[in-house]
Amino acid sequence: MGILSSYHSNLHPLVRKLDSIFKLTDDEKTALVNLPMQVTEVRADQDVVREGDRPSRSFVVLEGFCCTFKMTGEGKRQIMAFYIPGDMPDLQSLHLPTLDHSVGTLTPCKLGFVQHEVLNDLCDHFPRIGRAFWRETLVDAAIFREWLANVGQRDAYPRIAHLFCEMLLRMRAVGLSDDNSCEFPFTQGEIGDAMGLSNVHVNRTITQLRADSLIEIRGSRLVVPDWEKLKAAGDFDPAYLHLEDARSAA
Amino acid sequence: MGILSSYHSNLHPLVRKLDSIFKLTDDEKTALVNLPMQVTEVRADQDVVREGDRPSRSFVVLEGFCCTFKMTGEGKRQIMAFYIPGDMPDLQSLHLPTLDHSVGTLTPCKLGFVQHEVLNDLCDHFPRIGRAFWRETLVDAAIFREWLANVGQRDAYPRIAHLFCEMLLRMRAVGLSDDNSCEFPFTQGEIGDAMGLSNVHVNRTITQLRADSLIEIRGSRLVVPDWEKLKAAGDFDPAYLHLEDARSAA
DNA sequence: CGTTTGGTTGAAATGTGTCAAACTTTGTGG
DNA sequence: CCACAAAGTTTGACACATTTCAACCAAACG
Repeated sequence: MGILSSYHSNLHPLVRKLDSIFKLTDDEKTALVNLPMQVTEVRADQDVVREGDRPSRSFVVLEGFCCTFKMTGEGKRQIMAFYIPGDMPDLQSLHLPTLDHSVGTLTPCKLGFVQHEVLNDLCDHFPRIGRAFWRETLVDAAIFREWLANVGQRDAYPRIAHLFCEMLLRMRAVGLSDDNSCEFPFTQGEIGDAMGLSNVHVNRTITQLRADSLIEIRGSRLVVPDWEKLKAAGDFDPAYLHLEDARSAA
Repeated sequence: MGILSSYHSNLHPLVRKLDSIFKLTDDEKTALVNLPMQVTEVRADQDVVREGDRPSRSFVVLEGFCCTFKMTGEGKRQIMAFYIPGDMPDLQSLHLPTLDHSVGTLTPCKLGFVQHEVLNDLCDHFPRIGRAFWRETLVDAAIFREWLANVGQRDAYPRIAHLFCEMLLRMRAVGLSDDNSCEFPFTQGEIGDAMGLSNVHVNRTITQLRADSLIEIRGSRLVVPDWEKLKAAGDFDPAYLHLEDARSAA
């Protein structure tokens, strides 16, 4: 442990996130903690940025849950990803100026906005942080691939089980889970928009998952009483999250 | 035009690709053309790398068509992306050591393998090339997002129309299309595995698209007699390919 | 407490999958 | 260059996972 106490890395989701990938030096931590960041509170169900925007900054989710989505010409919504504290949903806009999707809040959120030029300077001065940012976008892409396989090939039951598996592991990876439970504040309609299913069928399927004792929903909390059973039901292999790779990479 | 003639950039798909994003300097072109690359011919339907591999090099598609795919526990195949000359299907392995998907050839291919350390040196010495590589992986991710929306929300008819639109534009972007036609060597089974549909239903849908004069298939060539009609049928907005962004970025 | 939002359930409609067979094209070796 | 095999395409009949529509219920909330 360096001169910066664990207090800081607990406080700052970005430090916590990157530190979980490789051991940050004190210089790197200082740079991250002192990053000029405009912190904003946003209500639930608000658009943060929209398809077609050309933002001059990206943001970190400090608290709460966001999603990226697109609307089709038919007016249907596809949620492409759920984002949790420590994630940067539009980091890509650093190199792809025009956004090809919208980002919205699903719960009340605290967001930290950072100017692109500040991020670019950070990448130049701290190449390992630059590579870590690149890596973040690569893990995002890996998750998109897995969702594509999930939506394209799996029936509703394993598809939704798979989502529960992913969310629990990702929450755990940033220290936001109990051993077998985590916050899960999404509505069944939102799950449906993410998984390519109607809210009605999501309901029937979750009812079945509950009846089979694979999950419990307590308020907005997901409880997984038997991880191995849920994992099997969801045909889930966590490799695509690259959590194991994390420490060996850098 | 610099000291290197257009002959070289036509010869080398990687130069052609990056040069289409931003004007390469002569130094950058020289570095790319002289990249130590092991060129290999591979037959159709061969695995190039497999899920779980930890490759020490990435490869460029020089000729032919590849795809990335995953197999589910049920033995179903999801094709996540089609790759055309100039693409680097496993560039991500530079920073995500363990592959979370396989890459296979769909036609006979000529592939150029480059050691990761060589690529890292290239990125260090030519930061613009480094950013261009990052950008490539971001466009890949953007395509995954669009496919997710396509598979998750659109019926078979617009879904397949959308795929035809994408392939024609991507082929055109690297100079591999006639004005309204391009090579399209995929079988209906492969299209089905990519779009989350059975080969039978792909067949019925393509039959319909042909009957509606939206496309023609001549051997392994796709012909699009009326681009606007196909685009409308596929609910297609090319923004996610970031072709317009290309020249303004860099 | 009434209002809103989200969850639950049933019945009917439908897009897509499965199975099976025939047909067509492509590639190949004699 | 033909003949055959292999691979891919096409078509029909039937099954079924999921959607849609509609109503009702439960919980959250100001």
